[in-house]
Amino acid sequence: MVKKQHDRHLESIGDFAIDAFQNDLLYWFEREQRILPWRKNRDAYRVWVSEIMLQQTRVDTVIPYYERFMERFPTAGDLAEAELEEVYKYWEGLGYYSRARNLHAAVQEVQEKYGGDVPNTPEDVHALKGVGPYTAGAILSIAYGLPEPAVDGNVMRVLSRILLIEDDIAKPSTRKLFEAIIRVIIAEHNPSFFNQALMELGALICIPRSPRCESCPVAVHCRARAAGIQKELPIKSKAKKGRIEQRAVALIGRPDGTWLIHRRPDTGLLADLWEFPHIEYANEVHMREELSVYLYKIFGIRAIPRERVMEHSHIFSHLQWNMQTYICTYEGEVPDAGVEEEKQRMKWVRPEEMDVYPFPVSHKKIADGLREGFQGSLL
DNA sequence: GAAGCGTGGAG
DNA sequence: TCTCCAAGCTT
Repeated sequence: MVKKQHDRHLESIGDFAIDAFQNDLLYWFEREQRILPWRKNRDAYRVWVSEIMLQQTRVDTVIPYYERFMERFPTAGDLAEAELEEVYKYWEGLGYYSRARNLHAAVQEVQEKYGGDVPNTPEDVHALKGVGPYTAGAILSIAYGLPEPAVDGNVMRVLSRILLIEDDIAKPSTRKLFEAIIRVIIAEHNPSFFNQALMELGALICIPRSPRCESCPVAVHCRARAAGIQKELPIKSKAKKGRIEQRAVALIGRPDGTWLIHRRPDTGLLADLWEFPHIEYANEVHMREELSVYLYKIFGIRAIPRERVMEHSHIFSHLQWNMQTYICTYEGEVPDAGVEEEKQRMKWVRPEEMDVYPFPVSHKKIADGLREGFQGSLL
């Protein structure tokens, strides 16, 4: 059934001027492409790193991260030899941290299995951790010049308009339709520029709201433009709203000036990153008591939340944390109790030494507050 | 197929 | 303030 729908679209390409479209698009890209750090050369490792960083992340955000990352890890070998902890540190603030873990593991696989050379077949590239259909196509086309589709959000938006396709681009199956289309219309003599040009067009001209059709090099080929419905495309169903959690954060300081931080589990949200101990609570009335119980059960520390020093909220893509941060006091020595596995994940650190540990943004702000004594803070 | 997974910018 | 999002992948 899906195959049938794909065929319907592919037939409608019949009267599409593929050659002229390719020429207009490539000519524009050659003139107008932005100068970006990952376009200095076609080194497959450099392309790879850029594509991972650019997943769901804006170009302007990525640039400084990419520069720092490539300076520290210039080759796949350099990255493979590094500690994961340091890789996370270079990823700090960029989000989707599993990208860093997967990239690190995948580079090590490239070292062992391919002698340090990024593989150049669809099967081998796609098999690398963190490399999905889009990234595989991007590496193969941009680094190796192979005619593979690299369908991202830009490409789906641009093609939805140019070919007037009304399939829901939020559905996974729709990406496959666009891959099939790309295989038909891709410029075989320059797949690298063709794929990049479609994305560049989506980023600069064929933008989500108010597309700049006056400046579009392929407006003459655009069916949505001809029908006057370019602003209605692409069709994209809405994501459901995320939940809100109330969270209480504990700052526990020892007389030697160190504070307790805790490493998150190695799966799930913010995996492997460091943070201050915190809990989700349901009732404000029992919040401090619940935090105390948690601190004793997990870390074996009899601590009591005293002064609230910070209140802030953090919004994830699918979740929101409303956070209240408390300075805690505790009785006597830190006892040798608590959960053994968790104790391996705790550390006592001075505020000025915390920047060696990768923190998520929400807790980085608390660490900053600690360093500055919460002066002029958010309370 | 749907849900989980971050963050900062733009309109 | 709020919604949508930006060169997606994994489970």
